[in-house]
Amino acid sequence: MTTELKTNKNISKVNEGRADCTHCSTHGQSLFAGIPVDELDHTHIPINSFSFAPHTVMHQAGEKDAALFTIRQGKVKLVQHLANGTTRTVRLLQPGDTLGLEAALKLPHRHSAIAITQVNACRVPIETMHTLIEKYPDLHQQLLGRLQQHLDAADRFITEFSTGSAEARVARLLLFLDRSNQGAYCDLLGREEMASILGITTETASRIMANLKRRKIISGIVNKSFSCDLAQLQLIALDM
Amino acid sequence: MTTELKTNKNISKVNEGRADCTHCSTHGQSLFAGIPVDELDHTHIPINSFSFAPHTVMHQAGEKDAALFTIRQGKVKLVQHLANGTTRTVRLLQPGDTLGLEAALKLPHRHSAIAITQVNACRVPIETMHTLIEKYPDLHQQLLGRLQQHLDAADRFITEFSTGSAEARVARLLLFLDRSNQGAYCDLLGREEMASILGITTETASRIMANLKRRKIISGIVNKSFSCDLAQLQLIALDM
DNA sequence: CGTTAAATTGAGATCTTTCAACTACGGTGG
DNA sequence: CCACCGTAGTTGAAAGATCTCAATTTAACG
Repeated sequence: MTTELKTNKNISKVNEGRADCTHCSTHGQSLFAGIPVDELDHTHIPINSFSFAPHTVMHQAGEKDAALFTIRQGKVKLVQHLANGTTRTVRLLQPGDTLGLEAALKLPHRHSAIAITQVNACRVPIETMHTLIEKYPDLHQQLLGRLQQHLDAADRFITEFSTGSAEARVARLLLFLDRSNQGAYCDLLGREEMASILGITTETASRIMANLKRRKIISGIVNKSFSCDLAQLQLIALDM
Repeated sequence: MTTELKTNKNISKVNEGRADCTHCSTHGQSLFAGIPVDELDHTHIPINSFSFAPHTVMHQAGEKDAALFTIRQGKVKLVQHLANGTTRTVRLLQPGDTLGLEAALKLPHRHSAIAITQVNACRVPIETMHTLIEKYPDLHQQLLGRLQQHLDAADRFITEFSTGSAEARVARLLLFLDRSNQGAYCDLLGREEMASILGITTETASRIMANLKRRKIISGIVNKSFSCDLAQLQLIALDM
């Protein structure tokens, strides 16, 4: 368990051992932003770093876990399964986001978490959380904040990604992705991913993307990353 | 402030004075379920009961409040305003639900809250919350639970009310309402409300409802309440 | 009983899906 | 190094769903 193959690319989930909070680039925006790093680096606090290959299932809906994750790198989607077998993406998590907060409530996972890209994440056992909360009561507020952050994200999925014409939804998603990785900005999302987020078919997603390219609203497609005409996108995003 | 006209029906918001937690029917499922009622009935804890007329705005998006509400009676919708002026309902709150949790995080309201029906709710100042939390630390867990409850509701809006054909969405909404007021079950929701929840137009909502009635899947429409063929609805809810 | 808001309905325009075919790309193995 | 293969993306055409706009009916209420 502690020792897994660390460099084998065929292994979808790899325990990379003790996390190095001191040098973590996302610490400032992490769940533990308010806690001194040397506290976190105490060896008795077992926060391990994990790596997940693309498409890996990080946890299944219905399961319980005794830990939550802080995403350090990569994109994760939370999907929910409908009664009829289809699935819908309900959240898109990025570096700094927290995954599996249900654990803090001792509840089973509401959704399946799937790594979209290569993902690096820190595993935080809930016992560790509780220990830290006793020492730093503000953490409780942090937890509430994280939950609220998920709530805001969910609301965005309703109002921006599930409302209006397919084109408007695509535009809003692109704007959202752009705001996340500002400046040089990645496509990353396959048409199928986009479709699952926006509640449309992959064909429609493809058609709209192709059309945006033709209209030069999206350009410079190189190696999955590209730039876009923000003003135009914002205009399209207003359509209903 | 303390004394407003108590019986004037033209007043949309009425302070009914000190809440009577001891005899409250929804106490068992309220935010304070874990707290002895005599504690709540201490006169120094200012929990007041309010009454809101239908269509009253209980709070506006963007505003801050120093209190949250527990709904005792009636239905409340949370709506979000899109950039283009349209609005979308993102939550439907019922007796037992908590309203305005953002206050506990000192954040402005994410949505506007609007009473759909006549609403009775208890106003809980956050200072009161904090006082109680010190005495009953479990309340913190309750708060997290309430937030999670909202999250579950939001996810339902995404997967059930924003996915699939309009007919399937209507069916799922009816099933949801039925589960809430089990047995004798109310329509309550106008076509416009339904449309705003489901991301469709009022005309489509109307057409589908009319069709369901014609097919006898909904029947016995008397005074806004009616019964429905659950099995049939469940079947329709599976459509994509 | 008149007035007003809500619900219903029709018909055509528009959008999205469906299904099927085709293309581009990346990796594999010969 | 190139042919082959599988996946993901693209495209077309027709069917189906939803929206729009406008007219009509119904219900609610003073």
